[in-house]
Amino acid sequence: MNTHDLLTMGEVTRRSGYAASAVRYYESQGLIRAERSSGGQRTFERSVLRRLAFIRAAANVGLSLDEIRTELDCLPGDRTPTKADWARMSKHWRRRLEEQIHALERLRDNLDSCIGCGCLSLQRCRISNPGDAAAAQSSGAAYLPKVLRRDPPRRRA
Amino acid sequence: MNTHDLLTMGEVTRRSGYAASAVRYYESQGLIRAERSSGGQRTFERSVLRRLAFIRAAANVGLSLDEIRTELDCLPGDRTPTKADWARMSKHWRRRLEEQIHALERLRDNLDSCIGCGCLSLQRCRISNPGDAAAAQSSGAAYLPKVLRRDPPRRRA
DNA sequence: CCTTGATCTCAAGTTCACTTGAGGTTGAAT
DNA sequence: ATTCAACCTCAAGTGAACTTGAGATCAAGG
Repeated sequence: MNTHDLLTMGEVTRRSGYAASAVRYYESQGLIRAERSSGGQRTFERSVLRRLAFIRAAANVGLSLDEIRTELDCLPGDRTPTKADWARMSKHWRRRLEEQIHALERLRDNLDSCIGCGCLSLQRCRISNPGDAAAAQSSGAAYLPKVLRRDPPRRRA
Repeated sequence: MNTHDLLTMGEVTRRSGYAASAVRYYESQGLIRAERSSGGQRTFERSVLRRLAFIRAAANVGLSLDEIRTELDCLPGDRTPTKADWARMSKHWRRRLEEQIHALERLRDNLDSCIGCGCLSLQRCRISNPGDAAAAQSSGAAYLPKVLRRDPPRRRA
């Protein structure tokens, strides 16, 4: 359909599953790069598909575009990433995934014990009650692992 | 500090860790209830702390306020929840958590095999590439479990 | 009574991650 | 040469989940 191996917007949207607007947005945010044809239309290197796929996977595990950019910045961007490039990144990922998994498991187990033991009073339950019984403490101690914690005392837009 | 066991806004914010604005917002959204004093200030039943704690925990595992409301609607709201109430809810939760955990594990394992096998070409990798090699297919098959999938072909605000 | 800190309401602003729309160009096929 | 889908840009809108700010009121101690 196309000459050498530059992709058109249409091809990218079809093969990545992303909407054109999203692809443009990612370009504007510096997550992917695009050349331009004589007439000003975008042309993409094939590697952009890899990047988009990565973006989706990363977004799916909860990374923000900002974090994703950081990760992607470690990749060459033009040059095809080497094994070492990916390996380095995957280390980050694995850690992130592991943390998230463990956090969820802890949550699940605590939930079980909450119901199972019959205490069921979330007043004493560590999952959900950062401050009731321990109200006097500084800020409601952080019971949840930080990967899962979303703004215990304050912070976050 | 207070009479019987009605809580003031200040006590709720201190003990829940939530900002007053958030507490008001949750009330406006029907996630929690508040009585009013003669002068129009909010008074909360103690059970609101439980609810807020639950809201935090649920939000932490990725539920939207809408979903959380649905869950909370199963609880009495005024009456102290019974063991059965909690047990019913925890079933939902457990499923949700399990799904999320499994999804992450699959992702992690796929990532490993990507790097491990040396193929490292995300062109063939199922985690990240929903459509490259399989471009001809309908919409880029859904490789990720749906709990983790965020809008493969289209959709979503 | 007065002051001071805690609350109140209501409208508007914020961030993230995109989408939508208007109005205009490109480029491949006929 | 014409046509028409595919692109383009840029500004504005969306939804979720809150926060901020202004201006006013409440409640409790001195």
